[in-house]
Amino acid sequence: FFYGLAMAILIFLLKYLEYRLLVRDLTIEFYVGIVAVMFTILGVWVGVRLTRKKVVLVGSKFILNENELHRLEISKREHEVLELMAQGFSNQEIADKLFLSLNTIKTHSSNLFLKLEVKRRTQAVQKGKELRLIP
Amino acid sequence: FFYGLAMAILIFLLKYLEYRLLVRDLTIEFYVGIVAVMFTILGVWVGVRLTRKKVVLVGSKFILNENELHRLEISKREHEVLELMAQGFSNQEIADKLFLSLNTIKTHSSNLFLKLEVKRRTQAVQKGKELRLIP
DNA sequence: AGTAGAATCATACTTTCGGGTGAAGGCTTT
DNA sequence: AAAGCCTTCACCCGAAAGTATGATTCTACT
Repeated sequence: FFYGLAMAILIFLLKYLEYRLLVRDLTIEFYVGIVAVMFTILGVWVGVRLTRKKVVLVGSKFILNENELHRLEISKREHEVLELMAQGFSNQEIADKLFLSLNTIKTHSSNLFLKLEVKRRTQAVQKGKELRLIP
Repeated sequence: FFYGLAMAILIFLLKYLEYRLLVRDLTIEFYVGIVAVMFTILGVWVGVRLTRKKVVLVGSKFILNENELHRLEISKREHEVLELMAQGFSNQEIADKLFLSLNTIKTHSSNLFLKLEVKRRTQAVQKGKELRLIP
């Protein structure tokens, strides 16, 4: 779409310059210089583009992996609890934050551990990050 | 050093081509084409180079922050325990791995929590990562 | 209307964590 | 030799975490 348009403009420019060259409006040196600059810019753009995917990962805003979330059948609440866990909160603190009973949090976390196939909250946090369920 | 050499070769090539052009060995189209290709390559190289620092951070090998380690007065053993903690091991498992008693691990982790100013292992792991004490 | 799943909470029990204290051996520094 | 730090370990105790089981309520879907 967009690339096609850009390409068209580029080619048009080149042809236009070629015409001016033939009509002797332009010196060869100037023509070649412009071509060099244009293609250098093109090259830079391509080069940046080539490595951009990796760069995006650096400034990384977190992208939730909903597939895994569904595959493991993790519910909203469980996910929420996992997030707070990852922030280092105790079950009691999580209960307070979510206005729930401590027992409820225990239930949620137990289910979470089953689904994530882990034994401890530290492992849950680890696995959660690996699977991109949490930032 | 190296760049200078590369630049010299490039300029020589250009001048050589220009000469062949003047001697009518080469058509204009061919000359311009080669220039375009060369500068595209140059551009790609520059583009990749521009973003390379960030890219290196992606394949990021972990660099331990020894300053913080010293500033917080964290000992080797404590650091070692922190690493295993971050991998989700229980105190008992850490004890087994290091051929130490459970009590020893408890002592180390307690001291660690004091030095890191945290209350729980999850927070210790968090802070450890923030301060780049662990990968 | 009925079923399934989720979310909620409870009780009871076990295991793990974490704090506090003390102490012994080893190593370095003064 | 003494002082200081690290490492190791022990015992005790309370708190937090985790397991198991069961019950209730709410919602969504058929």
